[in-house]
Amino acid sequence: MQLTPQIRLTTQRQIILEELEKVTSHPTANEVYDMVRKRLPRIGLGTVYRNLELMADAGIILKLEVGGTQKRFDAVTTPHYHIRCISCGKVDDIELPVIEDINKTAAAISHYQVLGHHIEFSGVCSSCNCPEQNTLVN
Amino acid sequence: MQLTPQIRLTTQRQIILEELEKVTSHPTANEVYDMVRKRLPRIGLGTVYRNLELMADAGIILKLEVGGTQKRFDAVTTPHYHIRCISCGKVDDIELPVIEDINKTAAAISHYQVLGHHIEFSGVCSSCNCPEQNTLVN
DNA sequence: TTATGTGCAAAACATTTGCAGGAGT
DNA sequence: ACTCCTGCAAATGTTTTGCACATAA
Repeated sequence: MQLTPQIRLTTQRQIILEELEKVTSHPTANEVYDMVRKRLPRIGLGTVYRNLELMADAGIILKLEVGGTQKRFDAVTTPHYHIRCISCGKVDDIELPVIEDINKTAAAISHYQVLGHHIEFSGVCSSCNCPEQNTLVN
Repeated sequence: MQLTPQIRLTTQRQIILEELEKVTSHPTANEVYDMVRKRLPRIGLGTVYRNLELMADAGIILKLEVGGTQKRFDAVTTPHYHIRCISCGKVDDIELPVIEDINKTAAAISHYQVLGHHIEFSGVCSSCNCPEQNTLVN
């Protein structure tokens, strides 16, 4: 018989979470790695991936499966929507009220047990839009 | 001086599009490759990727940046939303009317030039939900 | 003390790309 | 003919994993 595994509070986990809480930029795993490495130079990228995954599973943080090639992470777990810049790839929160009843509507018309939804807007951010500095980022 | 490059109608392109139009399952590039290979055994995976990308850029097909590790493709280009099974990864269309004015609302409250939006529901599909066959797929 | 976690490096995937030969127009 | 396109294979980028050592509880 198997007991529930313990989840230990390690330095690495504390610092990963602290660094993620410092920013609102929805960093990729690699960006979190860079941030954390300034405080823990010997941390491995694998550890960062493992712990971001672990915290996302535990509901402490959010794993964002937005467009683009990399997953992004968010320390804010209250439901909210996102907007992504198709030019530079930046992801921002968008302060649109969450549509409460849409999950029920979806459940009624589909054969799924509906668990949630996410809205991702796409557009061009103000930096990329700016005619002056525009040598077209990315 | 550079002329507009021509886009040629090749056998590969025709068959990729035909195969994609045959299904409603939003296949990944690799799944399209498998489908196409039955008719064109010597086609390369790179060709499939290149042409799916090309057709998506041209607006002939849709590239879906949904959750999961792979991009998916859809021959239906009229706006519609999707639902993804968190157990088996399947992606289905969901027949929810498209919210027309939400882009304007988003533009009003953000600093982005808003170009579009997509809603992705997540849930458990009827196959994965079925108590009988459930040895937990994936 | 011992199960869990880490660093490191290799492996596993998904996707892109360089290039020489092939094919559409 | 002259581009553009393809197949192939190698390269790239992201994420996962195996393993010996380290460490929290």
